[in-house]
Amino acid sequence: MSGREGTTTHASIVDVAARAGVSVATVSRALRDHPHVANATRQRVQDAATALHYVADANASRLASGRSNTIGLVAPILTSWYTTEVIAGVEEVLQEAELDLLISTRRGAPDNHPVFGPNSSFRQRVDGMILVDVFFDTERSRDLVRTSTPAVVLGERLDQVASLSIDNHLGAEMATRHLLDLGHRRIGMIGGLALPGITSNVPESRTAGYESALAAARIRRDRALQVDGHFTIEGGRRAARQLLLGSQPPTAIFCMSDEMAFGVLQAARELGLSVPGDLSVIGFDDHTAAEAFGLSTIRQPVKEMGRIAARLMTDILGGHAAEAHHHPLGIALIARSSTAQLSVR
Amino acid sequence: MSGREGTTTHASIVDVAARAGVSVATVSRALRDHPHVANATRQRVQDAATALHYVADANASRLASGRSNTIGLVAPILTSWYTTEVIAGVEEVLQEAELDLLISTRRGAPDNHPVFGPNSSFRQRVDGMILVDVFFDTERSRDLVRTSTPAVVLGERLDQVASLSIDNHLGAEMATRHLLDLGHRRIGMIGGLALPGITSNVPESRTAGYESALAAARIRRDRALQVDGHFTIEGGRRAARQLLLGSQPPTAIFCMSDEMAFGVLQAARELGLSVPGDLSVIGFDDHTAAEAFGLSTIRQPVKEMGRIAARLMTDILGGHAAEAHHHPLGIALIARSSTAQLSVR
DNA sequence: ATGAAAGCGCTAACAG
DNA sequence: CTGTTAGCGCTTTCAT
Repeated sequence: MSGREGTTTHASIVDVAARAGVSVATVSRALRDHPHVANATRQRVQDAATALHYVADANASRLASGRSNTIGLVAPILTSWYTTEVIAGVEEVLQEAELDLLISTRRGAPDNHPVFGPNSSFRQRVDGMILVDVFFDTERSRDLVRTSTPAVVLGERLDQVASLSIDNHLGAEMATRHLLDLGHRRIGMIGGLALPGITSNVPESRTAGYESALAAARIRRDRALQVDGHFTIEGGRRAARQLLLGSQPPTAIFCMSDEMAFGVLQAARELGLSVPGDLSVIGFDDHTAAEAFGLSTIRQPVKEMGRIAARLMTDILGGHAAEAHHHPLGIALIARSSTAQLSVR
Repeated sequence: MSGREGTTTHASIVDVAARAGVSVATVSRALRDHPHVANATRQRVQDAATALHYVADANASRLASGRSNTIGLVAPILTSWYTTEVIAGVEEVLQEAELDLLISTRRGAPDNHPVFGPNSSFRQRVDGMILVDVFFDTERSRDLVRTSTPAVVLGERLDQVASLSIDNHLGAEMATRHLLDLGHRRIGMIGGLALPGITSNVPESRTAGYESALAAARIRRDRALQVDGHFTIEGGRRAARQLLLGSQPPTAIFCMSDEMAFGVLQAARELGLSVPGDLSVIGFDDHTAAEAFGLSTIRQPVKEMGRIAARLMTDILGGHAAEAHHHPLGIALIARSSTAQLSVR
């Protein structure tokens, strides 16, 4: 047998109707606070529902009404601090709006992406979707607009769709300039271009920002100084070792995420280098633990970004502002103890 | 207007049936690999479905079949490293099993918990649920068994339900004993008993383990040495300050999570104390960043726990082993550079 | 092997 | 203000 015995049959709308002595239509209306229901009736229905522990079946409602009261979120990685924080922000406002959250990670190739395709099982289950760091070329973003499912895009600037993002180019530039201002000339960069199956414009923009700061300081780009850290601590550690054990090691490193910077800190310790004495390190995010470890970084309001994205979503769903605008968010350089003036030896 | 125009009508099962020249019943069967469908027919149906980008509507299927192919996960906090890691493990196997994941955080009081109540909107949407660190008294766990929805409990030992957990008592004992072995006698503990609205037996078991190690060493318990750190970095920092600025500061601190230990490390730095010179610190989890910062800790296989929980779930759903067993998991003491012999001054 | 038809539990016109 | 009546899109007997 199937391991699922003891099925308790749940009360359905007919049971409530019977108990309250009204029709199912009235039950449906009363429970969803429709106007045109007598207070006495509403009360009677609610009592009956409570007594029966009745809760409308979400699937049936969805089928009948076309609304699922759940919004979907798609992100490339679920375990990064960044994604987690975004989700927390989203959850916060969705909870208040009584909406459920269905989370999906991007599986496989961009082509069978849950978001695309005129019909995807993911899409048909949600009233709207929040796309975190999912890359869009213009063609795809057009698809997105054509789609019937409202979307808000986080982490990318799109003008035909509601979107919000920070200026990644600027952030990387600020970080790099900070290092330059401290006298560093040989500055490494640890990025994350090769996450398998994932494309995002974040690494590209940040690389461009880093390079543009160097160019402004008339420093020639050195490809050997740019290493992939896969956006993980361990990846950052490995990348740092590669950089620091090279023939001309950098005196400072810019990391595209604080997690990678943590790995750099570890590598430095392992190699007996002091930070910031021998090596300056700056990250990106302002991870919850960054302060604890004195990591200089570019702060972005990650949780707040989640909140805003969710609010944009509820607004769209509520028929307010179908604003397909881009919402820019501010960032700030937070200088802590991991970066310091280049020591002349 | 409502912000949702351009609704593209999706192909439905009738469209596919029409295009393939068969009945909807046949389409349904063919697409779900039922036996008793001629190969030629199946092929024709599949081609039609592909051409139309057809995907069965999940809500309609659920309504008709009673199965949703999604499993729910409930956890008190979504943003802790621990929860994130569990989710990653769960996702990994669910993805392979083609099951969706619906995540819910525990809202409000235990009474209107998504998991309980004979009927909850959460429960009716999932085929099974994985409960992470949700506290159960015997009465509630009986409710859980009575329920028609299969459940697996992670983080607690329950014998009537499939469950898996580490031995929290032992872990805390190991950590404390490690500190005792290093000569420490005044050992602080930073726990997390007061998370609002959340109960879990984890803090209790770990407190008991800590106390039992002290008792074995004939050290009297000192309530002033036990402070709440809310399982966050900042909470750990505050708790540490309270402990270290007190009249008789400890020489070592056991934290119930690595994140709180990170906060302790920060506090120590701020107060000019060296670790492990002036203060030994040990955490719990083996957080991804623990190694990077040389934090001694009790390692538990968090992601693996997620995987196992999910596998247990798929097994139950598949009718294999409705094993209401408890699955114990191993832990290990990882001594790094944050703990050292008590220095006699 | 395939089709016809009866729902799954609810919502949404449309009457009254 | 409330009841009647169609479906929503799919699965599943029961026939054939």
